[in-house]
Amino acid sequence: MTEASMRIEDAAAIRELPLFRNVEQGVFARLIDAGFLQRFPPGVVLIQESDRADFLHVVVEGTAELFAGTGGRETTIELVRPVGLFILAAVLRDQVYLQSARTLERSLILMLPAESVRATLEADPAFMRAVVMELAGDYRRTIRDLKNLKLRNGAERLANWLIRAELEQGATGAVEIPVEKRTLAARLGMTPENLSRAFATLTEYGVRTKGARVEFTDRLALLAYAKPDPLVDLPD
Amino acid sequence: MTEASMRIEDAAAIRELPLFRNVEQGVFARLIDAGFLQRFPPGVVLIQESDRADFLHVVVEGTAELFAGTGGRETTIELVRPVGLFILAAVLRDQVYLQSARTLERSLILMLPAESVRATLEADPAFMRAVVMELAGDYRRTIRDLKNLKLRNGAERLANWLIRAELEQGATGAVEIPVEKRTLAARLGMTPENLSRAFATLTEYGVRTKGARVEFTDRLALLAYAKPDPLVDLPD
DNA sequence: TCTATTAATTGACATTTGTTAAGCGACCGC
DNA sequence: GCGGTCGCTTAACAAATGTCAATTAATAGA
Repeated sequence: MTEASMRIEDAAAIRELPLFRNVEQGVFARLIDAGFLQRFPPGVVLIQESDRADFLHVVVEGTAELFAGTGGRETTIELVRPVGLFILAAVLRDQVYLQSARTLERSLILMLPAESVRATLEADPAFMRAVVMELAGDYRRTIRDLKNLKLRNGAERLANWLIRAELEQGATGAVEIPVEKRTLAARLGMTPENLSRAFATLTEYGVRTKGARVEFTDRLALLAYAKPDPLVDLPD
Repeated sequence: MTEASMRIEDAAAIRELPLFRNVEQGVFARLIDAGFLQRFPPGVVLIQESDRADFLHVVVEGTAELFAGTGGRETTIELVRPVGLFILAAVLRDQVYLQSARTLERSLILMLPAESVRATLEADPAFMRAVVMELAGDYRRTIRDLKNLKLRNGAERLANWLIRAELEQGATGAVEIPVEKRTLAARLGMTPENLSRAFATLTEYGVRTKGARVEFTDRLALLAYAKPDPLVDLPD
């Protein structure tokens, strides 16, 4: 590894990713060694759609936003936080990225050369198996997202996002929105103005907002409105 | 193989799928031999979302519609025609389907038991490699679809669908819509009424419809309106 | 602390999309 | 050939979403 040394905890966290957990130690060391660990300030574009995929990126600290545009419009596809990676599919197929990525805050990113990743695929069947599972999971998450988008209106998408976030944050009856609201709006497929309106709609179901903090005063009412569906909202 | 014997051409077509092309002959024969080849009338539900994935399905003849619903609404995710398969990701992860599938016409379907597919994965590295590429491609197609949906309105999606279909059908200046219009509407993320309106909008750009047949009288105008983007509209 | 900047909200309005209902036309079975 | 069914289209209306502008709130710097 060049550019910077990794903290022990970071190295361990990467090693424990499903993608790398069962990779043979020597193979893993070689892959990591080919990589760069780099710190970026907020707002830096890490990859650009239409560029040939050159690195598999691992978010070690911070947040990366995957976004894409066409015809002058732009939207957010996904938010990647530690420890997560992007974009495996483009790297493996040696094709162009379909999404761009930027840092939303000061972030530490591990960059693994595409060629090394593909070499690792051939070097270790355990890695290939893990890649299969990872890609299948990526596909399924995207299908869920597509269903969410095609089958629900904005307020319903927000309600289900809140329910999921509250669970992930410890089921305390409150949610801290971890990004700017306009980013959340784009992630949910709407404009910032529309997100505000969606929050207003959810007031009726016990949703109270104070800045980035959202509280539930009537979970049952919110659940009844959101109608969460395990085939759309739950992780695998 | 049980249930029915396969025509030579069908067997060859399956063998030539990217997924199977490089699989060792014996391994391939064993996999196919574990499968069932079955003919279904139109409108038969082949798989149901939330069911455990039991088979990898290969469309040998006919058309399968992948669809999904939640909260009483329903939409079409994808149309699968010969020779194509569904749904590899669920089979490999041994999880529930996120999509249902039905035949749209009389169809010939090869059903490969999930367990056999997973066994083949372990038996032949060439198959595992092909699976990686297939899944990465599936993911990328879905991301394209998501971008299409989030970044364009209905008429734009229709225009780009028409341009793509015309190319695939031989660039004759005309397109034959291969499914019912309501199915196309659901595939494009709109209602049938909205699809009619979208066709009306495209009249201005030289699009003429007679039933399922669509003609372009002003390709440049249509292209200028649709603004096709290789990162959304082209296959990999 | 104050100020400048940016994000978020709100309201008015336009556009897009969905809904309901009616009518038209093609196809199928009798 | 006839009647019925079903898919498609059209119209009127309603709801959802986007756009633009103005205001308020939050944030970062000086």
